[in-house]
Amino acid sequence: MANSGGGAPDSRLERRKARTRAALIRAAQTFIAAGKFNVPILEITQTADVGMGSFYNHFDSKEQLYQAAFDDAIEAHGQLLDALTGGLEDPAETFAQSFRLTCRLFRREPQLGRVLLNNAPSLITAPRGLGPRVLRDIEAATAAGRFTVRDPVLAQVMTAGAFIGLGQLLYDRPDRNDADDIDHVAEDLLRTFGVAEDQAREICSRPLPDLNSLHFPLDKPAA
Amino acid sequence: MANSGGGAPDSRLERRKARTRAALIRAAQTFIAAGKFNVPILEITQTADVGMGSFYNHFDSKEQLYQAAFDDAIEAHGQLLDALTGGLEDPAETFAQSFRLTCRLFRREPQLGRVLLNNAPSLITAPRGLGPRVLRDIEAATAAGRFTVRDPVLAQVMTAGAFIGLGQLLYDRPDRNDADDIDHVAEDLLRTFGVAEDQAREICSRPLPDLNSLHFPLDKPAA
DNA sequence: ATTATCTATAGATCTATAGATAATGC
DNA sequence: ATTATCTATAGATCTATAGATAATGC
Repeated sequence: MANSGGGAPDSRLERRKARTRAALIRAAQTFIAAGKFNVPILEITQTADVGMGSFYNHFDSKEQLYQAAFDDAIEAHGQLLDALTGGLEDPAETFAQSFRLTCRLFRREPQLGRVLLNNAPSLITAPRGLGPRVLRDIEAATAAGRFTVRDPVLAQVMTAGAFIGLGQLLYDRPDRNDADDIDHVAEDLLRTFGVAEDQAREICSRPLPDLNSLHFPLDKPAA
Repeated sequence: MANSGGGAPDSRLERRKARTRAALIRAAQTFIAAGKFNVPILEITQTADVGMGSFYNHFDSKEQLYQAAFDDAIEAHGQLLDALTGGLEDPAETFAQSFRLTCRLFRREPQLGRVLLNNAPSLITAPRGLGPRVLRDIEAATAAGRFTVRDPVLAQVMTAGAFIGLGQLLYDRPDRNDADDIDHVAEDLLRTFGVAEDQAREICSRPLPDLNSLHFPLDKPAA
């Protein structure tokens, strides 16, 4: 029962096992991102470069693997958000910053973005990932008097919806300037939540931290 | 080559054929709504109460049937919108009315709503259905000076996102009051698009036409 | 010695069609 | 006579496992 927590695997055997599992999840995410939901298990294991039988060492069914792959994507997304929302003082800016940075992932990490989009419904009300953090930020901004929203849950749902709509738009229209679109929508959201127009514009034109310094779990695994 | 248009079938034979096709599409929509995408064809035909072989008289593959089922849902939705946006003078009200009525479909026509949600990504930028109509309304309201939006496409995407987010919320939390939530979000959208706060509130509290008088193609087929 | 992986395959499941039956048209 | 549907099934495909092999631990 060694290493039951979430820490780094402690033995070489466990690291090997974790690598196989990660390869399967990564392969599944490739298919989810491509919208392929009923790929034969054999094809998945071949994509993962793993023997057919290994699949059943880790998952009981394809559905279980797909669920794990989605959870992993959500978790990666959550880690991204955590890395982003650093020591900002104004909760309105925290909200805007998170949104602006998160949406930039559609073009920078297309696979992760597509996995999220292809599970759009569960993304909105899932108890993990995007939703709870957004809600927390909105409530903090409301408590601080920066936002005036009637119902934080509705604000959260509008934010998630804007995220999904924007992601879809950026994939369908590669010609669009993602930074411009994202910052405009972020500004609209701030205004909707009660921030004055000029302030909203200023907040959403502030420089963002360098995205290259971030570690994206999905597309850049430990070498 | 009789009856190649979209009109009513002219012979009894064609009506029978159309009925079989409709039964298959309806069955497929039931499964899509339930999130079941890899159901055996046999199970679909059994649900449709139709012989296995009949399937291939109408569709070459399950994917083709599912696509047709989604197109049908989108078309039903479009007809609904057309029936709703009658002779309103203020384009801002047309927009609000369409949104408020359309969102009410999540609780009134759950199956149709879920089919749309389970195809959320393609719903946003699809060249048919929700998107183009919303865009048209937004552009009309902008031209009339009722809306002041920088980019109608972004406004359309935010509207679609709000629609999807709201739908998901209403399904996940049956305890929420759908009318209140919908009207609040509609009001927020109007404000976002440049309508004054008090006016937005007034527009979104106006009475709506009776939904019972509408014909919903999906759930109430010709008896 | 133990644990995970791999290869190969039996058995289950699904697809697509052939041939028979029923409904409609003339 | 024609057209659509139905029943039954051959052949293809997929799943899940058994048994063999390779890697790690001690």
